[in-house]
Amino acid sequence: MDDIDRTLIGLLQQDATQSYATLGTAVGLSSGAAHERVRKLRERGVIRRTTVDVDPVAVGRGVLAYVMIDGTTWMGDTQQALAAIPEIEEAHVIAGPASLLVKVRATTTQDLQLILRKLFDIHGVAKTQTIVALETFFERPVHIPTPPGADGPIPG
Amino acid sequence: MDDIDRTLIGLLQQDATQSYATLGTAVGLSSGAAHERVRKLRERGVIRRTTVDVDPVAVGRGVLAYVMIDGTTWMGDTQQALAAIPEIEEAHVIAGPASLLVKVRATTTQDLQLILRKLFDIHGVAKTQTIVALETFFERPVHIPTPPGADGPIPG
DNA sequence: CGTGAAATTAAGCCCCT
DNA sequence: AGGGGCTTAATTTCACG
Repeated sequence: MDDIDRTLIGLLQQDATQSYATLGTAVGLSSGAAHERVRKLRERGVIRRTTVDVDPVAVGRGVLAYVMIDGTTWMGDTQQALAAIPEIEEAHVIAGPASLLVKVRATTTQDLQLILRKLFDIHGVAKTQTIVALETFFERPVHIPTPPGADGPIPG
Repeated sequence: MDDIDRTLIGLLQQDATQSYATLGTAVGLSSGAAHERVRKLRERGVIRRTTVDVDPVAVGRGVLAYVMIDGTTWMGDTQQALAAIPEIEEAHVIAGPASLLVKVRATTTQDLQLILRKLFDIHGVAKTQTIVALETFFERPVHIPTPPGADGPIPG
Protein backbone atom coordinates (compact mmCIF):
# COMPACT_ATOMS: atom_id res chain seq x y z
CA MET A 1 0.00 0.00 0.00
CA ASP A 2 1.98 2.96 -1.28
CA ASP A 3 1.08 6.34 -2.71
CA ILE A 4 0.35 4.87 -6.11
CA ASP A 5 -2.17 2.44 -4.63
CA ARG A 6 -3.84 5.25 -2.72
CA THR A 7 -4.03 7.37 -5.84
CA LEU A 8 -5.54 4.49 -7.78
CA ILE A 9 -8.16 3.99 -5.07
CA GLY A 10 -9.01 7.67 -5.15
CA LEU A 11 -9.36 7.65 -8.91
CA LEU A 12 -11.58 4.58 -8.83
CA GLN A 13 -13.76 6.13 -6.15
CA GLN A 14 -14.35 9.06 -8.46
CA ASP A 15 -14.99 6.93 -11.53
CA ALA A 16 -14.63 3.18 -11.66
CA THR A 17 -15.48 3.02 -15.36
CA GLN A 18 -12.22 4.47 -16.65
CA SER A 19 -9.83 2.15 -18.42
CA TYR A 20 -6.68 0.71 -16.90
CA ALA A 21 -4.76 2.55 -19.57
CA THR A 22 -6.13 5.85 -18.28
CA LEU A 23 -5.47 4.87 -14.69
CA GLY A 24 -1.96 3.83 -15.58
CA THR A 25 -1.21 7.10 -17.30
CA ALA A 26 -2.49 9.00 -14.28
CA VAL A 27 -0.04 7.28 -11.96
CA GLY A 28 2.80 6.89 -14.42
CA LEU A 29 2.43 3.17 -15.07
CA SER A 30 1.49 0.91 -17.90
CA SER A 31 -1.98 -0.47 -18.35
CA GLY A 32 -0.83 -3.89 -17.22
CA ALA A 33 0.81 -2.66 -14.04
CA ALA A 34 -2.20 -0.59 -13.07
CA HIS A 35 -4.42 -3.57 -13.69
CA GLU A 36 -2.25 -5.79 -11.53
CA ARG A 37 -2.24 -3.29 -8.67
CA VAL A 38 -6.01 -2.94 -8.71
CA ARG A 39 -6.36 -6.70 -8.85
CA LYS A 40 -4.27 -7.04 -5.72
CA LEU A 41 -6.20 -4.30 -3.95
CA ARG A 42 -9.34 -6.29 -4.61
CA GLU A 43 -7.70 -9.52 -3.56
CA ARG A 44 -6.57 -8.01 -0.25
CA GLY A 45 -10.07 -6.69 0.39
CA VAL A 46 -8.98 -3.07 0.37
CA ILE A 47 -11.40 -2.63 -2.50
CA ARG A 48 -14.45 -4.63 -1.47
CA ARG A 49 -16.44 -4.26 -4.64
CA THR A 50 -17.27 -2.13 -7.61
CA THR A 51 -20.73 -0.70 -7.32
CA VAL A 52 -23.01 2.08 -8.47
CA ASP A 53 -24.01 5.09 -6.45
CA VAL A 54 -27.77 5.47 -6.65
CA ASP A 55 -29.75 8.63 -5.98
CA PRO A 56 -32.06 7.70 -3.10
CA VAL A 57 -34.67 10.26 -4.09
CA ALA A 58 -34.80 8.95 -7.64
CA VAL A 59 -35.64 5.47 -6.41
CA GLY A 60 -38.24 6.67 -3.97
CA ARG A 61 -36.30 6.82 -0.75
CA GLY A 62 -36.53 10.50 -0.02
CA VAL A 63 -36.86 10.26 3.74
CA LEU A 64 -33.63 9.85 5.67
CA ALA A 65 -33.54 9.28 9.41
CA TYR A 66 -31.15 8.11 12.08
CA VAL A 67 -32.64 6.13 14.90
CA MET A 68 -30.94 5.74 18.24
CA ILE A 69 -32.08 2.60 19.98
CA ASP A 70 -32.06 1.97 23.68
CA GLY A 71 -32.65 -1.43 25.07
CA THR A 72 -31.72 -4.27 27.29
CA THR A 73 -29.19 -6.92 26.44
CA TRP A 74 -28.97 -7.79 22.76
CA MET A 75 -29.61 -11.31 21.62
CA GLY A 76 -27.19 -12.80 19.16
CA ASP A 77 -29.76 -12.36 16.45
CA THR A 78 -30.27 -8.65 16.92
CA GLN A 79 -27.99 -8.06 13.98
CA GLN A 80 -30.03 -10.40 11.79
CA ALA A 81 -33.26 -8.78 12.88
CA LEU A 82 -31.94 -5.40 11.84
CA ALA A 83 -30.53 -6.70 8.57
CA ALA A 84 -33.92 -8.17 7.78
CA ILE A 85 -35.33 -4.67 7.52
CA PRO A 86 -34.20 -3.56 4.05
CA GLU A 87 -34.75 0.11 4.78
CA ILE A 88 -31.93 0.01 7.32
CA GLU A 89 -28.78 1.03 5.51
CA GLU A 90 -26.38 0.98 8.44
CA ALA A 91 -26.43 -0.44 11.95
CA HIS A 92 -23.82 0.25 14.59
CA VAL A 93 -23.24 -0.56 18.22
CA ILE A 94 -22.39 2.73 19.83
CA ALA A 95 -20.96 4.31 22.94
CA GLY A 96 -23.04 7.25 23.98
CA PRO A 97 -26.62 8.17 24.73
CA ALA A 98 -27.99 4.89 23.36
CA SER A 99 -26.77 1.42 22.53
CA LEU A 100 -27.50 1.15 18.80
CA LEU A 101 -27.63 3.59 15.95
CA VAL A 102 -29.26 2.77 12.63
CA LYS A 103 -29.56 4.72 9.42
CA VAL A 104 -32.95 4.40 7.77
CA ARG A 105 -34.18 5.38 4.34
CA ALA A 106 -37.94 5.41 3.97
CA THR A 107 -40.19 6.38 1.12
CA THR A 108 -42.47 8.57 3.23
CA THR A 109 -42.80 9.59 6.84
CA GLN A 110 -45.66 7.11 7.09
CA ASP A 111 -43.28 4.44 5.89
CA LEU A 112 -40.79 5.59 8.52
CA GLN A 113 -43.44 5.10 11.14
CA LEU A 114 -43.91 1.54 9.94
CA ILE A 115 -40.21 0.84 10.16
CA LEU A 116 -40.03 2.22 13.68
CA ARG A 117 -42.82 -0.14 14.58
CA LYS A 118 -40.78 -3.00 13.15
CA LEU A 119 -37.86 -1.93 15.32
CA PHE A 120 -39.99 -2.20 18.42
CA ASP A 121 -40.85 -5.74 17.41
CA ILE A 122 -37.21 -6.69 17.86
CA HIS A 123 -36.61 -8.31 21.20
CA GLY A 124 -34.84 -6.03 23.64
CA VAL A 125 -35.73 -2.74 21.99
CA ALA A 126 -37.13 -0.47 24.69
CA LYS A 127 -36.90 3.08 23.42
CA THR A 128 -36.00 4.86 20.22
CA GLN A 129 -35.11 8.40 19.40
CA THR A 130 -35.47 9.42 15.79
CA ILE A 131 -33.46 12.09 14.06
CA VAL A 132 -34.90 13.14 10.72
CA ALA A 133 -32.59 14.65 8.12
CA LEU A 134 -34.13 17.78 6.64
CA GLU A 135 -31.37 18.39 4.12
CA THR A 136 -28.27 16.48 3.17
CA PHE A 137 -25.27 18.69 2.50
CA PHE A 138 -23.23 15.84 1.10
CA GLU A 139 -22.50 12.13 1.23
CA ARG A 140 -19.19 10.99 -0.17
CA PRO A 141 -16.74 8.06 -0.15
CA VAL A 142 -14.19 7.41 2.56
CA HIS A 143 -11.28 9.79 2.38
CA ILE A 144 -7.97 8.02 1.83
CA PRO A 145 -5.49 9.45 4.29
CA THR A 146 -1.83 10.08 3.55
CA PRO A 147 0.21 8.16 6.09
CA PRO A 148 2.80 10.16 8.07
CA GLY A 149 6.03 8.56 6.93
CA ALA A 150 6.32 4.87 6.25
CA ASP A 151 5.03 2.82 3.37
CA GLY A 152 4.37 -0.24 5.44
CA PRO A 153 1.07 -2.00 5.99
CA ILE A 154 -1.60 0.10 7.64
CA PRO A 155 -2.98 -1.08 11.01
CA GLY A 156 -6.03 -3.16 10.24
CA MET B 1 -38.46 3.16 -14.24
CA ASP B 2 -39.97 -0.29 -14.26
CA ASP B 3 -39.15 -3.57 -12.60
CA ILE B 4 -36.41 -4.32 -15.11
CA ASP B 5 -34.69 -1.04 -14.35
CA ARG B 6 -34.91 -1.72 -10.64
CA THR B 7 -33.46 -5.19 -11.10
CA LEU B 8 -30.63 -3.79 -13.18
CA ILE B 9 -29.85 -1.25 -10.48
CA GLY B 10 -29.81 -3.95 -7.86
CA LEU B 11 -27.48 -6.11 -9.91
CA LEU B 12 -25.13 -3.21 -10.52
CA GLN B 13 -25.10 -2.36 -6.83
CA GLN B 14 -23.92 -5.87 -6.14
CA ASP B 15 -21.32 -5.92 -8.88
CA ALA B 16 -20.81 -3.16 -11.39
CA THR B 17 -18.05 -5.04 -13.22
CA GLN B 18 -20.30 -7.60 -14.88
CA SER B 19 -20.86 -7.31 -18.60
CA TYR B 20 -24.01 -6.01 -20.21
CA ALA B 21 -24.49 -9.42 -21.72
CA THR B 22 -24.68 -10.93 -18.24
CA LEU B 23 -26.99 -8.19 -17.07
CA GLY B 24 -29.18 -8.65 -20.11
CA THR B 25 -29.48 -12.38 -19.55
CA ALA B 26 -30.47 -11.78 -15.93
CA VAL B 27 -33.40 -9.59 -16.92
CA GLY B 28 -34.33 -11.34 -20.15
CA LEU B 29 -32.96 -8.75 -22.53
CA SER B 30 -30.24 -8.50 -25.13
CA SER B 31 -26.88 -7.04 -24.28
CA GLY B 32 -27.68 -3.92 -26.28
CA ALA B 33 -31.03 -3.34 -24.61
CA ALA B 34 -29.55 -3.72 -21.15
CA HIS B 35 -26.80 -1.32 -22.11
CA GLU B 36 -29.29 1.24 -23.31
CA ARG B 37 -31.33 1.01 -20.13
CA VAL B 38 -28.30 1.50 -17.93
CA ARG B 39 -27.18 4.40 -20.09
CA LYS B 40 -30.52 6.11 -19.56
CA LEU B 41 -30.42 5.44 -15.83
CA ARG B 42 -27.08 7.23 -15.74
CA GLU B 43 -28.37 10.02 -17.93
CA ARG B 44 -31.35 10.60 -15.65
CA GLY B 45 -29.10 10.69 -12.62
CA VAL B 46 -30.70 7.65 -11.04
CA ILE B 47 -27.26 6.09 -11.20
CA ARG B 48 -24.95 8.88 -10.15
CA ARG B 49 -21.67 7.14 -10.73
CA THR B 50 -19.76 3.91 -10.73
CA THR B 51 -17.40 3.67 -7.82
CA VAL B 52 -15.51 1.28 -5.60
CA ASP B 53 -16.41 0.35 -2.06
CA VAL B 54 -13.31 0.68 0.08
CA ASP B 55 -12.71 -0.99 3.44
CA PRO B 56 -12.19 1.94 5.84
CA VAL B 57 -10.05 -0.11 8.21
CA ALA B 58 -7.75 -1.22 5.40
CA VAL B 59 -7.02 2.40 4.49
CA GLY B 60 -6.46 3.46 8.06
CA ARG B 61 -9.82 4.90 8.99
CA GLY B 62 -10.81 2.55 11.75
CA VAL B 63 -12.54 5.05 14.00
CA LEU B 64 -16.14 5.88 13.13
CA ALA B 65 -18.13 8.54 14.94
CA TYR B 66 -21.27 10.57 14.51
CA VAL B 67 -21.20 14.10 15.79
CA MET B 68 -24.31 16.07 16.60
CA ILE B 69 -23.69 19.77 16.35
CA ASP B 70 -25.60 22.49 18.14
CA GLY B 71 -25.16 26.07 17.20
CA THR B 72 -26.56 29.41 16.30
CA THR B 73 -27.61 30.46 12.83
CA TRP B 74 -25.62 28.84 10.03
CA MET B 75 -23.76 30.99 7.60
CA GLY B 76 -24.09 30.17 3.94
CA ASP B 77 -20.60 28.74 4.03
CA THR B 78 -21.20 26.24 6.81
CA GLN B 79 -21.59 23.54 4.20
CA GLN B 80 -18.26 24.45 2.61
CA ALA B 81 -16.56 24.54 5.99
CA LEU B 82 -17.75 21.02 6.69
CA ALA B 83 -16.86 19.78 3.22
CA ALA B 84 -13.36 21.14 3.72
CA ILE B 85 -12.80 18.56 6.43
CA PRO B 86 -12.06 15.39 4.45
CA GLU B 87 -12.75 13.10 7.38
CA ILE B 88 -16.40 14.12 7.28
CA GLU B 89 -18.21 11.61 5.11
CA GLU B 90 -21.75 12.90 5.51
CA ALA B 91 -23.31 16.12 6.73
CA HIS B 92 -27.02 16.65 7.30
CA VAL B 93 -29.29 19.34 8.63
CA ILE B 94 -31.53 17.57 11.10
CA ALA B 95 -34.68 17.92 13.12
CA GLY B 96 -34.15 16.69 16.63
CA PRO B 97 -31.83 17.19 19.54
CA ALA B 98 -29.31 19.18 17.51
CA SER B 99 -29.15 21.11 14.28
CA LEU B 100 -26.49 19.25 12.32
CA LEU B 101 -25.33 15.65 12.17
CA VAL B 102 -22.03 14.64 10.60
CA LYS B 103 -20.45 11.25 10.06
CA VAL B 104 -16.72 11.21 10.73
CA ARG B 105 -14.05 8.64 9.97
CA ALA B 106 -10.80 9.16 11.81
CA THR B 107 -7.61 7.16 11.92
CA THR B 108 -7.34 7.20 15.71
CA THR B 109 -9.22 8.66 18.61
CA GLN B 110 -6.53 11.32 18.82
CA ASP B 111 -7.29 12.18 15.23
CA LEU B 112 -10.96 12.35 16.14
CA GLN B 113 -10.12 14.86 18.82
CA LEU B 114 -8.38 16.99 16.23
CA ILE B 115 -11.37 16.88 13.92
CA LEU B 116 -13.70 17.91 16.73
CA ARG B 117 -11.45 20.85 17.34
CA LYS B 118 -11.76 21.76 13.67
CA LEU B 119 -15.52 21.64 14.01
CA PHE B 120 -15.43 24.16 16.83
CA ASP B 121 -13.45 26.47 14.60
CA ILE B 122 -16.45 26.72 12.30
CA HIS B 123 -18.43 29.86 12.94
CA GLY B 124 -21.67 29.20 14.77
CA VAL B 125 -20.71 25.86 16.28
CA ALA B 126 -21.49 26.02 19.98
CA LYS B 127 -21.72 22.48 21.26
CA THR B 128 -21.09 18.98 19.97
CA GLN B 129 -22.09 15.57 21.13
CA THR B 130 -20.05 12.68 19.83
CA ILE B 131 -21.28 9.16 19.32
CA VAL B 132 -18.52 6.64 18.76
CA ALA B 133 -19.31 3.42 16.90
CA LEU B 134 -17.90 0.44 18.75
CA GLU B 135 -18.90 -2.10 16.12
CA THR B 136 -20.52 -1.85 12.74
CA PHE B 137 -23.07 -4.57 12.05
CA PHE B 138 -23.38 -3.63 8.40
CA GLU B 139 -23.28 -0.83 5.86
CA ARG B 140 -24.98 -1.45 2.56
CA PRO B 141 -26.37 0.30 -0.51
CA VAL B 142 -29.78 1.91 -0.69
CA HIS B 143 -32.54 -0.63 -0.94
CA ILE B 144 -34.57 -0.28 -4.11
CA PRO B 145 -38.23 -0.42 -3.15
CA THR B 146 -40.93 -2.08 -5.18
CA PRO B 147 -43.58 0.51 -5.89
CA PRO B 148 -47.17 -0.38 -4.92
CA GLY B 149 -48.84 -0.58 -8.28
CA ALA B 150 -47.95 1.76 -11.10
CA ASP B 151 -44.92 1.85 -13.34
CA GLY B 152 -44.89 5.59 -13.65
CA PRO B 153 -42.21 8.01 -12.55
CA ILE B 154 -41.37 7.96 -8.87
CA PRO B 155 -41.80 11.17 -6.86
CA GLY B 156 -38.46 12.95 -6.84
C1' DC C 1 -24.20 -7.38 -35.75
C1' DG C 2 -19.66 -5.48 -36.94
C1' DT C 3 -15.81 -2.68 -35.62
C1' DG C 4 -12.67 -0.88 -32.51
C1' DA C 5 -11.38 -0.45 -27.76
C1' DA C 6 -10.48 -2.56 -23.51
C1' DA C 7 -9.76 -6.43 -20.28
C1' DT C 8 -6.88 -10.09 -19.34
C1' DT C 9 -3.07 -13.17 -19.72
C1' DA C 10 1.59 -14.39 -20.99
C1' DA C 11 6.58 -13.57 -21.70
C1' DG C 12 10.72 -11.22 -20.90
C1' DC C 13 13.54 -7.54 -18.36
C1' DC C 14 15.44 -4.97 -14.52
C1' DC C 15 16.16 -3.83 -9.83
C1' DC C 16 16.66 -4.77 -5.27
C1' DT C 17 17.66 -8.18 -1.74
C1' DA D 1 20.08 -16.79 -7.39
C1' DG D 2 15.40 -15.31 -6.29
C1' DG D 3 11.26 -12.44 -5.96
C1' DG D 4 8.59 -8.63 -7.21
C1' DG D 5 7.06 -5.34 -10.17
C1' DC D 6 7.31 -3.23 -14.69
C1' DT D 7 6.76 -3.13 -19.92
C1' DT D 8 5.40 -4.92 -24.07
C1' DA D 9 2.63 -7.73 -26.79
C1' DA D 10 -0.88 -11.23 -28.02
C1' DT D 11 -5.48 -12.95 -27.39
C1' DT D 12 -10.13 -12.76 -26.16
C1' DT D 13 -14.03 -10.29 -24.70
C1' DC D 14 -16.90 -6.53 -24.57
C1' DA D 15 -18.66 -1.77 -25.44
C1' DC D 16 -21.19 0.77 -28.47
C1' DG D 17 -22.74 2.76 -32.75
